[in-house]
Amino acid sequence: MCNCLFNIIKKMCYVNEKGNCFIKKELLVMDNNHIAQFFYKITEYLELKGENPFKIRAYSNAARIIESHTKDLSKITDIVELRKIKGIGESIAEKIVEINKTGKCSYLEELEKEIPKGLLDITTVPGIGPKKAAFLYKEKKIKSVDELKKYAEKGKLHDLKGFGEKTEENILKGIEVKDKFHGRMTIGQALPAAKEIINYLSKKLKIKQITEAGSLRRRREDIGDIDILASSDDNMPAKKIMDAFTASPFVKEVLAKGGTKSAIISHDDVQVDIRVVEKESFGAALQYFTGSKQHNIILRQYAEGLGFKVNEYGVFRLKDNKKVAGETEESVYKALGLPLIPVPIRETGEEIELALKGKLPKLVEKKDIRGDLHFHTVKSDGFNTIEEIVKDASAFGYEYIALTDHSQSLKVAHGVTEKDKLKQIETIRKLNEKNNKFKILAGAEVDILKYGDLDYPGNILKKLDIVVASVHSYFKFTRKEMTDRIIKAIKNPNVDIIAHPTGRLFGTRDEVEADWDEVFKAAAYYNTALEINSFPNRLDLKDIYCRRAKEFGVLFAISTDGHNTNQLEFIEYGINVAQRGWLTAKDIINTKSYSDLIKWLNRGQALQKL
DNA sequence: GCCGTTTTCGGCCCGACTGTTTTCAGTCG
Repeated sequence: MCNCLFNIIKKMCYVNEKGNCFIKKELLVMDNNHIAQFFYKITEYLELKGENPFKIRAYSNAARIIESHTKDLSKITDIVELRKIKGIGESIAEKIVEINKTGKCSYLEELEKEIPKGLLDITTVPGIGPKKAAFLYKEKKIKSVDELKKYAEKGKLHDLKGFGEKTEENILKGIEVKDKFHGRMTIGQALPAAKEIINYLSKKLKIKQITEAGSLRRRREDIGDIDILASSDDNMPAKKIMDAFTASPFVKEVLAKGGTKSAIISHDDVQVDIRVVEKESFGAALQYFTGSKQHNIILRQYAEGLGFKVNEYGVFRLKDNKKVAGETEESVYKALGLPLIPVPIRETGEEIELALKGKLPKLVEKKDIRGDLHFHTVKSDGFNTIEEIVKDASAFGYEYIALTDHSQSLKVAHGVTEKDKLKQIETIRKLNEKNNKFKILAGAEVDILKYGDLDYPGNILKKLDIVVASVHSYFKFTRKEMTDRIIKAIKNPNVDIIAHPTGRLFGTRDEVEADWDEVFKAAAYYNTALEINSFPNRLDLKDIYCRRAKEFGVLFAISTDGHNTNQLEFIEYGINVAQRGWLTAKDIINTKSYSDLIKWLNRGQALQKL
């Protein structure tokens, strides 16, 4: 090891009296997501061990609960406090505390010693679950996907009990599929792909009810596979839909084809599942296949307490098995005394408890949004002129738009010089004088420089109607440096919105390291809004952060960061993020009328920000 | 492992499809 690296490690670690090396506590960067990963891993190992399924479920529930919890659990070291969270008991609370204090989980480490890591990879091969993986290890000592492939290729598996030639063939096919999948898709890829298939089937067969389901319908930011649900009736039997689907032009390979359920791999190497139910059950099936899994488990448990059974065919009274609901999703919830729970927040099950108390928020909707507050013109790296943007944004139903070209330092995006910025402001003022119906806000997306200063001087910033500030450089700053840098911009009295606050890009760049609770606290205190960037590869802030930031009292702007007017419609993705973050119209500044928005933008002087 | 109007033990959501076996276990959602 070179001296340089050795010195870095030495600075990061300390060695205890037993000679064990630990990362210094101040360097432990833990958040809910990191903690949840420990429990997801434990879940996988317990499955391989063939542990009690309910114990496994307890761990996977805990992982999901931790991941989506609105408080930062990494700062809690009190077991009693952690145990107040439903689903977290004595044992898991102890493990969270251990993780928070040491960055390690000894239980997981024991499991890692006991079970070869490669078995986890084997379970990612479609068709191979924990049981088969453990069996293969026991019988043939297979502990990696490569070894599994070699055995299957040589035909050395079909003599095993429960394994036939077909299984062997499917293993090889599964490995091939797995190699082609590069993780999950963004919602921006999955949704248009799903709509294309749905349109094709509904036009070809004139199916009355066909829609996306699963995490896609819940509008999660990333999607594993596409789920589609359709209804059948006397004129449109399920078989006809199965035949049309598996013979459609999208199909590269048929994975499974049954009477009511089929799965294919598309030419884009995406798995698409379809399920057909009779129209009398469509609502129940839609509820069921939309999930989440946890939402359904809680709903079914609750239903049982009321004397009902819920499945994909309907709600049934336990005493006489009489069906009491199922044709619409609303009827399913209504039969259980619940309002129709908004799709995007069906996640952990807490939404069911709150619905029972009548405490669900009225989520922001598309119709609430009155304008886009982050848009680029040809002046920097956009595609359209101001006139084109005004025309298209107006036709889109907006009352206003903020034109926020990049500032001068961002050369790659043709950042606008101070001189040109002043000219652009003048142009916008003149256009506004001529148009009373639609208003343009003169703005800029201003770079937050290395130490938190802005890329335009105060005299320019003061002339602008709206200032959107964002980080485009020095992404690798330490947590402390980045937190200070963003908060300095938040404090700047000229700044109205922090754009794409975490800077992540799906598949390209992780979010920057920062103490987000501190950032949210500052944004709330200094009344600076945080952006929900609707660009499908950003979706930044993400849903969980939105919900946490709201608890601090932060306001948000849902914007597209559009560079072309056909990207105005990306706003839907941002709205979905806001909905999944439990935000209402009141939390969003661009639901305000133009005059109210101007009042809000002028709040700085009244507040005398520090 | 978690939970409790059935509280310290006993139960924990539900069904389709596949491949194998011949009544079912494993996988998946």
